[in-house]
Amino acid sequence: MPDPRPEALRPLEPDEEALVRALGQVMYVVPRTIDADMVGDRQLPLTEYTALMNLSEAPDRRMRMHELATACYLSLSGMTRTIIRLESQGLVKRERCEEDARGWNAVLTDAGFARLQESWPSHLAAVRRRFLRHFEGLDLTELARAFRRAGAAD
Amino acid sequence: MPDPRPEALRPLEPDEEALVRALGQVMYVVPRTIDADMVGDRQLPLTEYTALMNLSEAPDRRMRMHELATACYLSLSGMTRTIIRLESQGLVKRERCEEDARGWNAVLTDAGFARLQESWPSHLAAVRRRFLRHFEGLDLTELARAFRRAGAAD
DNA sequence: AGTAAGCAATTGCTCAATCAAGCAACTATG
DNA sequence: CATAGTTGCTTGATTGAGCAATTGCTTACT
Repeated sequence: MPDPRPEALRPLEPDEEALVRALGQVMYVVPRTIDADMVGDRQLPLTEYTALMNLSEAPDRRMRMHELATACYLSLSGMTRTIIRLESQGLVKRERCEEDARGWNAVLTDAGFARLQESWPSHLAAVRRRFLRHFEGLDLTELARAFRRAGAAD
Repeated sequence: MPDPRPEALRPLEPDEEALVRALGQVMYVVPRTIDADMVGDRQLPLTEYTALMNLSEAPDRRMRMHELATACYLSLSGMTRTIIRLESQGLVKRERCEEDARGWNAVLTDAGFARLQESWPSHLAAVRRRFLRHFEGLDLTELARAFRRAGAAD
C-alpha cells in the first residue's frame, strides 16, 4: 500500500535517497580528480581548458565573451578573469568586435591551440578513467537525455 | 569496423561526448538551483544545510569535526569555518571531546534542529523537482551504483 | 619519565568565483 | 537628432573554498 502522507512530508524512497547521495559524491569527486590528473600532467586547470576547448571549436577560433561564458557555465565576470589569466600566458588574445564596438572577441592564439593539443590526451584519459568507465553497459543516450532534462533548469 | 587508432588518440563516441557534456551541465545547474530554491525559502545555503543534516542523523546529534567534514565532502578547515558560521547563528555549538582533548564535537542545538525541520520540506521539494523528477522510469539503483563507482575516486 | 612522532582542529594566506556597480557604446522613441 | 534606456564588458568588494603552517594534546618508544 502506498504511503498516505502528502509528498511534501514524505521522505525519499531508499533508492532515491541513495541516488541523491551518490550524486553529491560524484559532483565532489569527479571534477576534482579530473582537474588533478590534468594539472599534474600539463598545468591546465579545468576552467581554462574548457575555455580553450570551446574557442577551438568555434568558427575562426573566436567567441564573444558572453557566448563563451555561457558555454563554460561561468559568469561574465568570471570569464573576464579567466581570459585575463589565459591572455597573460599568451594562449588567448582579445580583439575588438567589428560589428559592435562594445564587444570583444576572445581569440585562441597558435600557442593556445598548441597547448590545447598537448593537454587533450590527458583530458580525454581523465574523462574516460574518472567517469565514463563506470557507466559501461548502461544506456548512455537515455542517461544523457535525463541529465539534460535535469540541467535545463526548468 | 572499429576505429583503428589507439584509445589515447581516439575521440569520444558521440553518446559518450553527449553524456560528458550533459554531466557538466548537471553539475553546474543542479546544486545552484537547489541552493537558490532553499535560500529563497529559508536562508540556509546547501553547505550549511548538509552539515546540519548530517548532525541530525548522528547519535546524540554530535560529530567530530573530521568526521563531519568527510561526510560533507569538505576540507577540515572548510568545516571549521562552516561550523563557525552556524555557531554564530546559534544552530550548532562546539564541545570538547571527552575521550580526546584534542578533539571537538559539533553539536546540533535545539534551534538548529528546529531550523533544519523548517528547511527540510523545501530541500526535499527542491531535490525532487530539480533532480529526481528527471530520472523517473530509469533504474535508480543501478544508476546509483554507477555514480558510487565514479565517486569512489579509485 | 622523557622525548619524539603523530593527530585534531584552527588560523593565515591565496585563489577563483559571484554580485553589484560602473563605463562605454548601441538602439529606439519622441 | 537628442536623450532615455539597454547591452557588453570590466572592476571592486566579498565570499567560500583549499593548502600550508601552527597549536595543543596523545601515543609510542627507549
